[in-house]
Amino acid sequence: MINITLPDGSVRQYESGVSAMDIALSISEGLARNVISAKVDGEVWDTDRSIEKDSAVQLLTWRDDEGKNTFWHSSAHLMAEALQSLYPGIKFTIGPAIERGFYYDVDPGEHKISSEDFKKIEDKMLELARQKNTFERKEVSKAEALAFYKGNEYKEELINDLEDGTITFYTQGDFTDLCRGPHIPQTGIIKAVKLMNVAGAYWRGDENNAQLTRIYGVSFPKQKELTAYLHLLEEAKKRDHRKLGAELELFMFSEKVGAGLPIWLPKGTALRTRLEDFLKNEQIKRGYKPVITPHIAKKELYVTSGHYEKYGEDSFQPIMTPREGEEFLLKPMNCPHHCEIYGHRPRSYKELPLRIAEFGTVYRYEQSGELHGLSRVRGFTQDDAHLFCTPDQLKDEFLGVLDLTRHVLSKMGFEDFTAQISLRDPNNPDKYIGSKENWDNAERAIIEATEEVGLKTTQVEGEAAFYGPKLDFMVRDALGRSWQLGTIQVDYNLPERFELEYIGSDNQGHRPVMIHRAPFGSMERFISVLIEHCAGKFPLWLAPEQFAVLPISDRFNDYAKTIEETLAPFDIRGIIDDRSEKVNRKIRDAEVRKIPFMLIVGEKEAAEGKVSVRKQGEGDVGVMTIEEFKDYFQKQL
RNA sequence: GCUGUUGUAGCAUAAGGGUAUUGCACCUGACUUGUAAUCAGGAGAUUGUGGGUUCAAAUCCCUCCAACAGCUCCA
Repeated sequence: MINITLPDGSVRQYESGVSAMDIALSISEGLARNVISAKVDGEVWDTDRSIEKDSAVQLLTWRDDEGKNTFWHSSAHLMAEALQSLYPGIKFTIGPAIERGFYYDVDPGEHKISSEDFKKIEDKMLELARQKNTFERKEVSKAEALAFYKGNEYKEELINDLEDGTITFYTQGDFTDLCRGPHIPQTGIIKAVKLMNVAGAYWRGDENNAQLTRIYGVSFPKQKELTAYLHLLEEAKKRDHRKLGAELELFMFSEKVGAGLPIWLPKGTALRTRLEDFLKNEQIKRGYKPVITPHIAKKELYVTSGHYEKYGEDSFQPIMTPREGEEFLLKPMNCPHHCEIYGHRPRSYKELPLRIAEFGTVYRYEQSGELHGLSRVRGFTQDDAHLFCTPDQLKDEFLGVLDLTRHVLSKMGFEDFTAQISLRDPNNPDKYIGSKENWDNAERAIIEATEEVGLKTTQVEGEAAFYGPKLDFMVRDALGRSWQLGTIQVDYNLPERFELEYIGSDNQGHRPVMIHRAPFGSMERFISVLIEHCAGKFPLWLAPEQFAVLPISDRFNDYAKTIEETLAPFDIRGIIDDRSEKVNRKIRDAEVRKIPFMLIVGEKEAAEGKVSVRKQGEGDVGVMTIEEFKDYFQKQL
């Protein structure tokens, strides 16, 4: 008998050789139906694999990420099986599960696979799934494996990189694949499949290699889940900030101005300015000092900072002065300028922490294929600040930034956030600048600070920059998608390079620690997420146009004007739709433009000094005086 | 940057060798309107750019630019 420890800590005894499926069956039939794979001592296994010794076992279902992973990986095999029967001679390479579904890279030979073939492939997959084939695991020798894949240079290459004795094949139905596993109990649990798109991909991601056809798909254990997923995609498409940005006239791009250089239109500027002012005020309350620095700087600045050496070639190239031939660079970041501000006179420890803030516009040469709406651009404005402090102050500064970021994001309607903490790679200590003590201190400060404020975090070793550990905020939007926004980074490098110092109470010079931080990340990226999060229906305080006065006929245009003038001093902004149109029409247009309040005015309202209020998306909320509307409005801010 | 797809009026679309369709938006006129699109008329396009093939190119070929989907990259 062996002891099996379950996740709840309970220990059960089973015969040696028991499988995860046996364990599931011993618990409940429902669980057995839903189990996909199992984690055995930290490793994900097939459900029919024999467990020979005392182990910790976690049964994985569709609810677990690892369960989904197994499910999708098996789906990739199922797709391959379908492809094999539809396209004889097709060569398979790799077919992993991804965040949302799976793909398989194939060399289709003389066949051509396009999205028009999806239906056919999906049908075949479902047909094969209904056969409820099991996945048979088989250990093979390297020689056998190579013999099996004779003529498939991709698999041969993969096999040659593997160690003899560790190679396994999996077979379901007529399809056998080189695979580490694990797999689902049988294909029948795949109830719904949808191929998403085809794309070219190079063998091993190298453009010098052969181009393969990559087919992306998703699959689900229930048809209903597929339907829900497709709805989500549709909703995401509707909310696409590129589409809404154009429709709501927030921003534009111009081929003449250049790719990746967003142009903010009046309404987008109104929105963005509100956001910036809000954050600026919060920062001033928290002791930040706003500064303004130029958009270009001499190349030497970036030679000092080290950025030129690291990124110079991949940046916009220098701008030259006509006479002297001096070289200037468009600034790719604000920190070197802020280091100059810190260093322009001697600093006392009494001045620290010094928090220098700037909405600094920076320019980076992003690869053309990487540009995407507002989320990936070549010119953008960071809500940047650099905090210079003593090592002892690091944790308090972190707490302050965490508090600010959470405050700011929740004001925007983002309530669900987590953070990723990037730490050193313990196996590679030489990669990093700064003393071990400083790193230990900084990493501890980040971890403790996040624990103190109760922020959910994941820690990833080896993801830290060479100059310091960092924390990245992830927010979950209304559609459940995660976005990386703000960031906090500790930097030991720049203070060193700029030889920054402060005089301590011991009258000695000391090196300050620098923290880069940006709660939004960049205005562009943040606003792209915000647009999609709220589907263009911005929180009232941010809406570029908060109300539209809709006169019933042009006899009431003058009255409409007095409404606008009455509200303006209270910082309630809006427009008057004085076109010679029917109210129905004006309402529709205001609804489509997502204007939060419609104030309909006609004979009665004009006579009584009132407005008939309609709320966007909700409808009529009643008649009130202008004064009452003002209060009603302000209550909703 | 690489691979593929696409580029027709402000937006969305039709025409796949014979100088361009329709709807919305826009302008003009009529209507003076009560909670999601009033009616009629008008104007707007050297079909992304430059070149080539052809008697003739939105349409076929090439260059460049841009967008989209992947890949690669990201201070």
